[in-house]
Amino acid sequence: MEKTPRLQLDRSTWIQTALDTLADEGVTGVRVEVLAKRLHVTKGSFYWHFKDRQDLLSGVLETWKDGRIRDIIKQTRPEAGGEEAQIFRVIDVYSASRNRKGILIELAMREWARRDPAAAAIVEEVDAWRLRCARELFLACGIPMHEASTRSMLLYAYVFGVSMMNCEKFDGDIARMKDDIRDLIARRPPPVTPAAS
Amino acid sequence: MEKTPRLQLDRSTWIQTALDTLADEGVTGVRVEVLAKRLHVTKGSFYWHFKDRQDLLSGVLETWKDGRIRDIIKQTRPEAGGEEAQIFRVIDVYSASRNRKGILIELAMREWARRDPAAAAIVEEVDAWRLRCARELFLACGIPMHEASTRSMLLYAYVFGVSMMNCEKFDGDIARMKDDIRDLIARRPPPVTPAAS
DNA sequence: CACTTTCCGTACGGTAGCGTATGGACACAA
DNA sequence: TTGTGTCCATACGCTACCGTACGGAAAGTG
Repeated sequence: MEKTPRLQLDRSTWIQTALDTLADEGVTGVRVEVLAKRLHVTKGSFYWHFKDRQDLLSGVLETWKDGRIRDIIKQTRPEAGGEEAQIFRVIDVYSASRNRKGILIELAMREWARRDPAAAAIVEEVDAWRLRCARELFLACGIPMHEASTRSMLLYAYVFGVSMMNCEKFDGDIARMKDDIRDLIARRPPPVTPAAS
Repeated sequence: MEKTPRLQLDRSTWIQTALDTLADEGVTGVRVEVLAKRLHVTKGSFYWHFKDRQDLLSGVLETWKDGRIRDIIKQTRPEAGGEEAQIFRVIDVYSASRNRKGILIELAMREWARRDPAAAAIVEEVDAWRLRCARELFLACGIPMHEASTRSMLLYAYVFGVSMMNCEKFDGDIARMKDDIRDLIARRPPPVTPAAS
């Protein structure tokens, strides 16, 4: 568990440990003395680097926000012709097998946001970025504006929703179902959808 | 807040209060002394009706499970010709405006399930019922088996996912987008999607 | 009227967590 | 050597919980 018998701690180390704990236990599990034990130090260290617990939590929010926005921008950076593959990748990033910890943090953030306005504002901001960036991809695929918005929302609602279901234990070929859903969300409808609404 | 200056409490009253608190605060907020204060009694009452906190939580799980299974069965009871309307209704049950508390409990249950195997088992069971019942509706609409399974999963993943996003503050006509998504999930595809994968 | 059962209040010990106060170790500078 | 600043340990008071022990009121029962 202990990564390095570090001799000096800084804010970012505490914040990273807080994020790990957040994934496992939720916000209410992010306790000063618990993190201290995890880092093999005492509270004395914590209250040197942070004013109080809220100060840490604010840092966690900012760190998470910056990382997520950077990620979505990178993932949706224009790559002529590769838009559909990029959409697939955006979906894939939220597959439990690929990014378990990221998903757990995501869910914990939203649980947090339900009870804390500051967290809610951060999550909203991240969601807005993601929806905009995903919409750009759909637009680049030639999908009209309104449908691009709709598909972006369906995309994120789906990936968040499926991360809350223990699908792996249901009957049926889950993998194939997920592939079908992915295609349904990401692919241009083969028949038509002409210009008129 | 106090509904009735009740003179006698029973298990179901405690469980109901626990569910209310669960919606607002999550599992970790379901505390014996907090519920007691909410019911204007002391812990003495609680420990008369329940062995310990875990006993209450087990009761909450069972109560929730029974209610959800009864609901989904009622909502999907065969009504010849009304299948599509029933699917719409299943989606509508999870619209935040109609059933805010139910959604909050749903999210809290899944947060709980992530950290407690007993809760996870209950949620899985409820999900399995819902997926089966929804699939029956799709089948009754004439949709083939595999696609019916896929759409059921997309349906629930979507409603759970969208309940985690504060959509109301994004740009665009959210109501119309939701209607479009609903139609995309629930309606028989007008063209076909005939081509092999 | 006694006697019992049901239901709840009170009081207690124990743990976990927050935030503060204070001192000590260590590096570095003058 | 003697400060001076950085980073952490220790010890403390405080609150919120859990679960237990026990006592007491109120209602039913004979």
